[in-house]
Amino acid sequence: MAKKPLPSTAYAVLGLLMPTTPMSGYEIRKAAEQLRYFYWSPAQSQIYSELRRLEALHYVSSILVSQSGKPDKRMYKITSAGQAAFTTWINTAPLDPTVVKHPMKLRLFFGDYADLDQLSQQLQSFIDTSNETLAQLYIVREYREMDPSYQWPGLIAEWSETVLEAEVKYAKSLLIRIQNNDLDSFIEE
Amino acid sequence: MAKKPLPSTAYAVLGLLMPTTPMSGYEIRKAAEQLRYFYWSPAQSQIYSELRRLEALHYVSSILVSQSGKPDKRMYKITSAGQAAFTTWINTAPLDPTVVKHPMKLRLFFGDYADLDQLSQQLQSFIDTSNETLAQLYIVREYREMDPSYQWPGLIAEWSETVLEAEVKYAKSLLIRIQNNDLDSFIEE
DNA sequence: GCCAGCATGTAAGGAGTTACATGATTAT
DNA sequence: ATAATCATGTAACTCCTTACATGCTGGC
Repeated sequence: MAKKPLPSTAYAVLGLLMPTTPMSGYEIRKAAEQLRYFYWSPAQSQIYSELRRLEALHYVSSILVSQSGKPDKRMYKITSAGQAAFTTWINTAPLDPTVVKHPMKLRLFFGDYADLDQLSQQLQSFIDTSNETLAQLYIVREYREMDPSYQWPGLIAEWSETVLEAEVKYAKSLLIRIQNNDLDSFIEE
Repeated sequence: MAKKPLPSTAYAVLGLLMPTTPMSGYEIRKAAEQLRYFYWSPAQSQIYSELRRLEALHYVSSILVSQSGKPDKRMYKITSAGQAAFTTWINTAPLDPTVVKHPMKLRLFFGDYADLDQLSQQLQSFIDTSNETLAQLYIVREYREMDPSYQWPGLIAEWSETVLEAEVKYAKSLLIRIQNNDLDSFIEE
């Protein structure tokens, strides 16, 4: 019986520990936040439970560090079994399909039943938050230009930027079409 | 106490019933598959449980239809309370953030620990499946050119196409860069 | 003869979230 | 003062998936 594979989230956490520097759950949680641009960010409680599972599998080991005043801190470190497991995963695990949960598109899909003014407002706020995300991605990419260990993260930031820009561009043109009540203009092109 | 909002999935199912034509769980399930391009496709068992919840809320009603030989069939129909709830949702519910689970980007993020040949192969298969998805989207969009009730679905297909094309374009250029071992070329541009 | 499609439903469990609880330190 | 950051952990719950169970019809 082939043991069932761990969810990608477990490997994402394991991957963050690959540099072998011991990290606390709290630090890992913060590091995991940058995953949100392309792989959502797990909740704090899930980070802790993934760490416990990883430890049960001997992929990570932990030690308690006493701190004056503060509660004890548990520092996690990847084991050599963990490094091996991560390498096997990244090289050989089958690629799961990309999943997108795009609430704006879901609403537009049912646009027939919506108020066009409301839809316009929602599209506008979608564009605004996308632009904010873009601004954050620019920062990641600039980081990379200085720190060579940021090669790959910088690369995926660049990729996400390119795609998000296309997203915003389309959303803007759609917004104009909705406001002009001219939804089928693209047929005529 | 404000009753907590239903998950978007419930509204997605409700929305599919908005045309007031009664549908069986099976038909709804098939219809829900087209949501996968921008909102993943719920499992069959979840469709059925959402329908039961929607019925408990009186947003849909159902009748049993006997069929010779085959097991009974339950036909669902949206109620006026359901139509009102859907309209309120689409017009006023706050827009949840877009979530992307992109396994290819997750792997590239940890590219330092991967074999470049394996990564290339994975990128190639990512490009292949993306192209297959594109082909399916073209079909949806062509559908729309004939059926005016397909306006909005056609529009989001067009949007998804535009974005996926940008995705594939970037992936292809990245693949070439990886194969040439030339990852930081974009700095020099 | 077998598989795909039609058609529904349950059981078990995994994945993931929110909310709560605790408490020190540092910055505003 | 009070909010944010550091720091961990649990309980309760929802969402969602996989797997199983059943059985007919029509095509290859």
